[in-house]
Amino acid sequence: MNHNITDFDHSDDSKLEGLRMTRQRREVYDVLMSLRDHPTASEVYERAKANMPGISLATVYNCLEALVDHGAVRQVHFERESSRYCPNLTAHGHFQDEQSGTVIDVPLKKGASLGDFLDLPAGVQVNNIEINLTGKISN
Amino acid sequence: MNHNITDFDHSDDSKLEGLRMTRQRREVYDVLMSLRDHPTASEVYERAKANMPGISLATVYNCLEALVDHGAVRQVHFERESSRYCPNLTAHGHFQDEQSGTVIDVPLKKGASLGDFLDLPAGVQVNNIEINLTGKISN
DNA sequence: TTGCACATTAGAATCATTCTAAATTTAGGC
DNA sequence: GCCTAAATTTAGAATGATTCTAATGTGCAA
Ligand SMILES: [Mn+2]
Ligand SMILES: [Mn+2]
Ligand SMILES: [Zn+2]
Ligand SMILES: [Zn+2]
Repeated sequence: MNHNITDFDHSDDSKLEGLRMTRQRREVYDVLMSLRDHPTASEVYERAKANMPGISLATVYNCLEALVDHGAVRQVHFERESSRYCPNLTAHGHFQDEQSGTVIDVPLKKGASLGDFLDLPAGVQVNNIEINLTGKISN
Repeated sequence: MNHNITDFDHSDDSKLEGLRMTRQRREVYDVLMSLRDHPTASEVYERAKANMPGISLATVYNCLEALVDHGAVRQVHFERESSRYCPNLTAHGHFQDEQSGTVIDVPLKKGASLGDFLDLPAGVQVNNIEINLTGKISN
């Protein structure tokens, strides 16, 4: 089959089931899936306009919110910078390079779970996790 | 000696050495140390005014920035809410209750370190970490 | 004590995001 | 296919946390 990471099936829409599909939501989701570099809403807007010139920034915000609330996409927050959007639903954190602002995924080690490194108080139900690192890249 | 957590020495200023001390910075730092509930800048402002009526919100922002840049205090960010401020310099994450907005410290398990649960790419130098959880508290 | 680099202040500016209200579109039932 | 109700899209205004500006005040090293 010769699979590799670039073979990712962009048309696997299982995560969109139950979400009313509109041309705009499809376009916003496709933008996120095709270049997975954690764009801001404005960057998504710029990319979406290439295929759909009439789309508005307000709609991009609305679509992103719908996708996030549906669980198809995750928001990433560094300090109080613009929110960024990530379609990777596996357990992972993020690293932002201080020079360039670039954000990359940092996978959770296989088998690692929250309780292994955090002393969670009894009786808490965790619904969302953000693990965000910032720093420099050597080279 | 009969020590417990409430005996914390609020006058240990070792973390402030090298920072030019002003009445306002002292007051802002004291506000954070005396009630460690992760207040926002506006909440710090309200509390600081009790002891120092003339202090301005701009100054509170300036003092908080100076303390953060000096490493005496940490910023905590949930989504795009107002930044919150934490004087606990031990390794820990934060949990925010979705109902009340309350933020509590979540200690890192003793001996746990980043590399134990994250697959960090080679050559990254991590300067800052935020581990932020949101959810509900049972009872 | 003095000088001056740095800090404080009020108010304006910024800007990512949310809100508003009117026009349009979706999806289901016929 | 057509109709309807509910949801979505849109342009533009509003919001609000934070940063900036420029005038005034102060910590502190010499
Ligand atoms: Mn939401
Ligand atoms: Mn800073
Ligand atoms: Zn990601
Ligand atoms: Zn804390």
